[in-house]
Amino acid sequence: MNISDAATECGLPAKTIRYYEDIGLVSPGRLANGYRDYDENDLHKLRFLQRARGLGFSVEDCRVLLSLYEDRNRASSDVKEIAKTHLAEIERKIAELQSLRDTLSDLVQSCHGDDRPNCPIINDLARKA
Amino acid sequence: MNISDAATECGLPAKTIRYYEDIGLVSPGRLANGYRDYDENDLHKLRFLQRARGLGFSVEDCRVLLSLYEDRNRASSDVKEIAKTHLAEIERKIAELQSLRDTLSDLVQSCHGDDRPNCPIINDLARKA
DNA sequence: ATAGACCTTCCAGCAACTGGAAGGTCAAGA
DNA sequence: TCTTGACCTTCCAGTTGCTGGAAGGTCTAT
Repeated sequence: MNISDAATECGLPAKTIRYYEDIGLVSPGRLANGYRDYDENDLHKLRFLQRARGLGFSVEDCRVLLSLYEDRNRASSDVKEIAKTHLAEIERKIAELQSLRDTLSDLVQSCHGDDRPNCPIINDLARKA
Repeated sequence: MNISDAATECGLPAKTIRYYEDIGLVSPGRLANGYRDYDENDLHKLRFLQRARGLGFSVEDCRVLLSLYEDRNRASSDVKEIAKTHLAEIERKIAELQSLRDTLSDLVQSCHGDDRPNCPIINDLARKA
């Protein structure tokens, strides 16, 4: 299967699939004319990557997860550990964004938003730390 | 005031302050020896940037906000518009992360995390889309 | 034969810094 | 006076995860 069909199959752009090959994630065979040729195993891995990236795992996490995916002797605790770390990071980001949102929301509400210069948002940004 | 003192004052690394000068945000005077020399106005702007970046505004947003900060004839509606757009983006990100968190949290909880290979997380990642 | 749709590689750029190298400057102490 | 160490300067490269584009080869259909 050529790259554009593989792209359609796994839901990743062809560019991204080539990139994943560059960094050693999924290396398909090649036809005599030099075209990439994806088999079912390659497609499985690409779909795996698509899903894992969609869940926000870093590419390096994906590399490890992919190797665990292929390791029939894996310990599920290794997988869980990665997922837990990622989950904690997501929760940290959520908390950070919520805090930003609260502050910003207050500022936005306090600003008249008219054609006059007085602006609590600017005032806040300009305040001394 | 030299760059490391300015860095201490505004809470930004010296590297970042130089970067902000590179991209035309805050350009201090120079001493005879070529050293940067920050005055109060420069420090105000650096603090403004520190705070605005801390609230998650992009550097390009900061550029506009900084020009509004310096514009005594600004309309507060211009500021509010930028802040509202940013707020909406933050809310979008929060929702996205919360959705990821929910999915990941379910997966993590469903995984035994022992030394056996069976793993609902891997299974989910490997599932057909 | 030629058009159009594929495919290939390689290079550059995005955001917002950050690290490091190579070298100049300055203040304090022996 | 010399030297040490802590500053400062510029410039280049790397980070993350792609994405766009150029230049050129290949394939299929008309």
